[in-house]
Amino acid sequence: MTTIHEVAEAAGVSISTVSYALSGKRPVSEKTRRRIEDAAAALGYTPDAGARMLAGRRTHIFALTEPLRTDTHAPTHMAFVLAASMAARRHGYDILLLTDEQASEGMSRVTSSRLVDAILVLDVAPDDPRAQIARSIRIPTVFIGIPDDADGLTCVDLDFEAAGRMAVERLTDAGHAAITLLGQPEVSYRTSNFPRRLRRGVEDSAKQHGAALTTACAGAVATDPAAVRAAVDAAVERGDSAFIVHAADDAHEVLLSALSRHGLTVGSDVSVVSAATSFDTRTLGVPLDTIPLIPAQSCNLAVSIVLDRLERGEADAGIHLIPPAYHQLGSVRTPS
Amino acid sequence: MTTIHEVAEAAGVSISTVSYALSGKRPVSEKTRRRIEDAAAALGYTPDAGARMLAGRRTHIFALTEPLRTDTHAPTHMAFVLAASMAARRHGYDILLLTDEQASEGMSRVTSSRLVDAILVLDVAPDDPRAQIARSIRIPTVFIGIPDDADGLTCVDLDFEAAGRMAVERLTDAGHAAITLLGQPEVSYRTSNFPRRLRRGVEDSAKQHGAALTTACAGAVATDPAAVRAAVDAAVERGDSAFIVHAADDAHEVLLSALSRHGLTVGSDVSVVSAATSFDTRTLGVPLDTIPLIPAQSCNLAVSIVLDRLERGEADAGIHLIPPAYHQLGSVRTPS
DNA sequence: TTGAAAGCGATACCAA
DNA sequence: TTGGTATCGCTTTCAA
Repeated sequence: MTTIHEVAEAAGVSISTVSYALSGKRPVSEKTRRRIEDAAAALGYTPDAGARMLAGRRTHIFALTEPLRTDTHAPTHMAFVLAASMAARRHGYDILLLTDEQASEGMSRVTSSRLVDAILVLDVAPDDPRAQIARSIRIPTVFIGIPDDADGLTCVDLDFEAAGRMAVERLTDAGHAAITLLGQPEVSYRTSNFPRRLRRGVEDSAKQHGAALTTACAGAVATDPAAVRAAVDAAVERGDSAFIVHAADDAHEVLLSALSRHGLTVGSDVSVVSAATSFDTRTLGVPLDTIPLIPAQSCNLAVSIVLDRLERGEADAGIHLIPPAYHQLGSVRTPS
Repeated sequence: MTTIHEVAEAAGVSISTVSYALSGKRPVSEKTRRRIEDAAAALGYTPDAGARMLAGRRTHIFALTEPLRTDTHAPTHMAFVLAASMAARRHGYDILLLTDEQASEGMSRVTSSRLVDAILVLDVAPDDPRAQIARSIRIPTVFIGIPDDADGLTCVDLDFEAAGRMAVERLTDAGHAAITLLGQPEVSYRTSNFPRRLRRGVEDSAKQHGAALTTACAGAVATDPAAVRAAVDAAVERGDSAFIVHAADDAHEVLLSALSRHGLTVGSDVSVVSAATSFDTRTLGVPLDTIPLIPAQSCNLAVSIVLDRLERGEADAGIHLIPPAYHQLGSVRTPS
């Protein structure tokens, strides 16, 4: 263990100069800084985390709370964890995991023990108990997702409603008048918030554009191929010419194979838009137009809000919606 | 922020007595301990994490490294993260995440900054670069999984080879002489270690028991329904009467539907064993006999090894294999 | 059974 | 531009 004293001695300066040189919080002459940096590198100096936490005002750790419910879509969740971790590391922060029960109890614990500088909240439920805790805590807390009661909270999320509207508009603009929304498994509309927001956007826009809309779920508790096929059969029966998919990747597969079984070609006979997609639709048999859900976007924004708050004291409770983007890959055409 | 001084004052004792009373590291008279505990509770005292890290020898944090490769099976991985987190919390430890690049660089960083007391390694690859780093580090490190070169490392894992043998034995004991192993996607046999170990056990035991064995993969890079169906078709063609499945849950679904399409009933016409399964096969149409992979088992063992090392200084490099268990659910019968 | 006090290794204030 | 040093809140000897 190399300490700051050893670096100071090796560089022939005081420990305070070493601290300032390495943190950059005070101007240090070019040549002494070089000497200090060289000494630190030579000795393999890494500041002691505990000492930094105690002396400074920063622990350089963010908590990340994730309830890990059984109905959580694991791949998407993993992508968010990774994105959050990378966003944090980019600014010198580590991620402390708070899972499960600890998600709530842990938020209080890491706050009062001053273990973390801020909290990021993942996998937000409509009636999320963490909302209440966040309000009672004095360290910056950012929700990646939006609970029903977001009063006084700072939230970041894709604008799912706008994404829903955007999907409908692209389809109606192309001339489609009868659309099926192939949505999440039913349970998600109770345990999560974003599926409802997307559906609301779709419904509003369909009404506004005078399009006939039918909504169907990809299953009761998880993607159920039979449910997807049934939805497709019914849609074909009705003569719907367009689909908006807001579901896991396997639902997309099933949809595409069901359509081809009906002899329908995506991009000519029927149009398909995948909304709030967190995987690459080019891995599917047919590339689908996409309104992507980009974990890195939400996580970067969340981290930068936290840093603003931490470093510039800017308190900005409120909801930050990320405008959706549209990726055109040829799956939407004017119906013949 | 309540400090230990305030608790001491409220209880009318010195801070050292408070420290000892709460940590239990020194006997404290019953009545003073009560007074101290009451005072601490009344004031909502939580020790400062930074101060504890600096003064003590423990940070009460474990690092958990997870590369989060794109071919990682997300649900299983999530289960391991959750299990590790719970095992750690049970002993008062938090989990610090090291993802991706940081998985390697981070191991050194958190060690030299004394941020964590030990490291748990998840998602171990055959040629895992973290093996080398673990050897150069002086804090306890436990691999949950086994790299090719495990020299000098401490590893914990299900005994996949024994699981493979066990699956074969159950089937040959029931009188099956022609078995198909429906394995992981091909890529997993390169990026992971455990699929090979299971396959080896299956092959050895099949040879030993004189059973004809055919191995097939569930897809090239991920579960591919077509690949699974093709494997089933070929197996039926050959007249195989038994299947060992070591694959994701969706591969099981496809297998079952393919079998029923052939008019075969599991548990009478054909036998199926699911090996190293990390989900509940009772959620399938047909409950399958299972040799379960239980994340909590591996993680609890890993944590207890770490604690032994930390608290009793017991250094026990070596591989700890967890013996497999067999759950009988009626999917294996003597062929008619 | 309890207390006093010496660190732990940084940060950041006050001087020079 | 630099240095000295109080301070952070706890753990843990050493004494009593």
